[in-house]
Amino acid sequence: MNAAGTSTETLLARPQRADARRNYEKVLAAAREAFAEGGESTSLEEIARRAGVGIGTLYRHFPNRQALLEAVYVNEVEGICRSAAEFDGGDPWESLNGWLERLMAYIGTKQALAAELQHYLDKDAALFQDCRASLFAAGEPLLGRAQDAGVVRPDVDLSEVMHMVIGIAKIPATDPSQTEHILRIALDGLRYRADT
Amino acid sequence: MNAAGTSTETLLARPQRADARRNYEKVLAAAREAFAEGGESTSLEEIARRAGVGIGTLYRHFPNRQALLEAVYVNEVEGICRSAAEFDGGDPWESLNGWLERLMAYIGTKQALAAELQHYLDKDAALFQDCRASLFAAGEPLLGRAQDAGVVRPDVDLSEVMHMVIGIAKIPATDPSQTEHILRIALDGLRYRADT
DNA sequence: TACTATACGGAGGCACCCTCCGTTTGTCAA
DNA sequence: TTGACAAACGGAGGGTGCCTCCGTATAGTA
Repeated sequence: MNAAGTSTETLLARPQRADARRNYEKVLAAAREAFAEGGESTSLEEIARRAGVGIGTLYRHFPNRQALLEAVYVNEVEGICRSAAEFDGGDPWESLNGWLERLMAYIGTKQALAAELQHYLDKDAALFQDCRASLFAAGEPLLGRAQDAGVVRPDVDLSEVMHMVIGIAKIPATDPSQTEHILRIALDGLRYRADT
Repeated sequence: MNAAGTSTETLLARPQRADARRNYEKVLAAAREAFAEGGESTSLEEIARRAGVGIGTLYRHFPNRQALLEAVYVNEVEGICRSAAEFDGGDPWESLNGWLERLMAYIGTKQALAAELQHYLDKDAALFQDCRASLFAAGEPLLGRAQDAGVVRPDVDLSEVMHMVIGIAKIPATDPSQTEHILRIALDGLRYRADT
């Protein structure tokens, strides 16, 4: 997540003292684990308990629930960005499609991550900017290549594409194959067509 | 919305005594007003206060927050269904498009309504079934006509189309014109195309 | 009017978010 | 190694919100 030049370390500046740094990591790990298992609604008290720290300690490191969620999901976003590299060769349409499908599958089960991402795309806090920059650095080449090849309509930008995909990913999935079908339909709308 | 499992009339049956019926309406009106003004997060205590009833009274009529939200939004859904009638003539593609655009504009500012709708589309509680049936009765002719005319791909159903549109409507709108552009792209994916 | 089923209302239980502040501990200079 | 202190800890408790319980009030009826 260092597309903007400033390192993540600066933005997330760790606490100084050794025990503080240790506790920071423990809380983050417990949160990641708890959100994965029990859903994003796990209480902060529960997370503090899992981490073996007091609730006060949790709150010194993460001033509120939102901050903790964001810290957890910065990693996830990094994963999404990295996965773009796997699609940098081959057919432009298939590459873009592949990444977006991966993106959706990745998000699918994590409603909270999806909600965060939607905010990243517009909000302007420093951490958001950084995530946004990374996502764009990852996705823009794929989209640009597809547009240059003339297989994707030229009047869309990555922000729109990602909003669309994330919006679909957030559909409460009773049947994952249906959600995937909806994505295919929407992505079909991206294709360049000479007529009309 | 209990599992008593009887008819819809029973489920929507108003309280018997005059004061009860009066209070039911007062709470519903206060809730509608409060959700419209202050966002869907208004507390139930606040709504009871506005309605001039005790919190206990509110809870007898609406067993939980969700039930109150749903009761408020049944009206809104009816409005959406009615608007389908305006599009029953003319070009099939434009008709479907028009209704879906109307649907999205209608939902746009009401995130809570959108969330409810997404559930209506799948859940199977009696009231949901009812809303779902109304929405389908309204939208299915429009979609069917467009498919029969060969302008919409035959492998989509109304459930998918509505999930897609609502998913896009839920995108946090920093710029409404962008959201509308995204909708146009996605709807473009619905068009029938002979090639590939 | 008197009686009863129905409905009212708000105190209070519970869970959660977050703050405050007395206590503990890592760090570093002497 | 030790002493001093800034830094960090931790949990009691304040505030709020959802919802329940039950004593009180009242509409409807004979």
